[in-house]
Amino acid sequence: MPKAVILRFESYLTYLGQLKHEGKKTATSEELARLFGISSSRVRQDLVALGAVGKPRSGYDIAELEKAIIAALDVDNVKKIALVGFGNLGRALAGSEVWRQGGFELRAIFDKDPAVIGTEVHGLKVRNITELFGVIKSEKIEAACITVPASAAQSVADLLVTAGIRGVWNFSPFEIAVPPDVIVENMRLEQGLMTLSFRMRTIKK
Amino acid sequence: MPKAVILRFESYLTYLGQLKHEGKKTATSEELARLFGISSSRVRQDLVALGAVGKPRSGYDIAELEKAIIAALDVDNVKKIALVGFGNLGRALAGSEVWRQGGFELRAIFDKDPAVIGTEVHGLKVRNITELFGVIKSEKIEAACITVPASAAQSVADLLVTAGIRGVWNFSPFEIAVPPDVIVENMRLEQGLMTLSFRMRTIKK
DNA sequence: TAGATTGTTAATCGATTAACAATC
DNA sequence: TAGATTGTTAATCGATTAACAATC
Repeated sequence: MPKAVILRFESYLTYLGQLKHEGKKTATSEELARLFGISSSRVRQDLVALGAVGKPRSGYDIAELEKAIIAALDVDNVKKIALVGFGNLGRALAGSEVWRQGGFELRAIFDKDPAVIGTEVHGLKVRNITELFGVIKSEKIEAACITVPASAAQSVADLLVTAGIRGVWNFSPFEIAVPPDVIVENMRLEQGLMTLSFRMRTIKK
Repeated sequence: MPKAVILRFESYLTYLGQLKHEGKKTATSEELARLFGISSSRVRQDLVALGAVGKPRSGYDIAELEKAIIAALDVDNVKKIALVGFGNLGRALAGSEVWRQGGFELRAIFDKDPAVIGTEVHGLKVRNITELFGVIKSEKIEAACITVPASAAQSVADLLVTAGIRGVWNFSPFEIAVPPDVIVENMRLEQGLMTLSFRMRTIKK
């Protein structure tokens, strides 16, 4: 499945949630297409790839569509994740709903700063990073979120890989190197702002 | 300029920063290509579009390349931005370096919660959202970052548009509607996690 | 000089749109 | 029934790779 299609699935999901909230039960390919600036045939092709079936005249059942997308992205299969780095960003993420929305359950938090070790969030105690290897192993944690400074990102990644992690959600502005069977998904906040910067310039002209 | 090219420029920038940090002065198209999993000819075409000139045998000058990318993205033209929503995420962003890295300067913070209004961060006082319109106008702020709950996102966006904002960096999981001349750049944290979820499933199989 | 790497054009590949018969 | 919308195939478009002469 191409990356672009996956991103569209995720966008459909956001918008379908809004339509459902407004009380709608069905949506047509044309409605979805208009919002995302693509053709309705592209939307229908995406939905066919998903195994979704629509009805001429009424369109697609919103609840069914949501379920199909969630299943395709494996979001309904809750995976265990650890958070490494309890700075401002780590703290904000720890207390958020994002884990569940993305198909994960936050099971451990690590930091090296004695000042924050022991802090409790949502029933989880921040642990010393020296415990990382053991906890990942014993709790069978499969993924990790990195919110440490760029200078520490690679060493944290190395440690996580040694502990057997299969997926990394990386917030540090550093291109970490991992073995080919480990997946890295970069979340580059500054890149989002740069894109806004570029797009604001082009519209001005 | 296609969106995909812009995203690659941003990725090149991250990696070039690392190479510079390692003491390297030049980079070849082959080096950049390997890291991002694309062909070296694609990299060279990107760099030509940027106006960069390389030298056979040695490659491209890293410092020059960085400068060219920063100029192309308009990051060197610092724009004023406001932050709306001083919850966990807003607080984390407010204190971060991300604004400068992305070509913006944080000039105002708003929230509606009396408990946080008046809090000071980096010399900026959190203001009551009722002051938003006036401050945006008088300070000539061009962009805004939305970190309020999904339920409040649209009304905040409407207010910002009325005040004359041209660009929105939206962290709320809501597809906000704006006039065609206003740019919305969505930063969907949960979408990054969903992509990780999907990619972890495919590698397992 | 020799050879690695650029800049550029042509070939390939994949993704998107257009079109339309089928159907609820 | 009539007509809007689906599912699907063919046509188009754009992006990526391959190839190679030019050159430092």
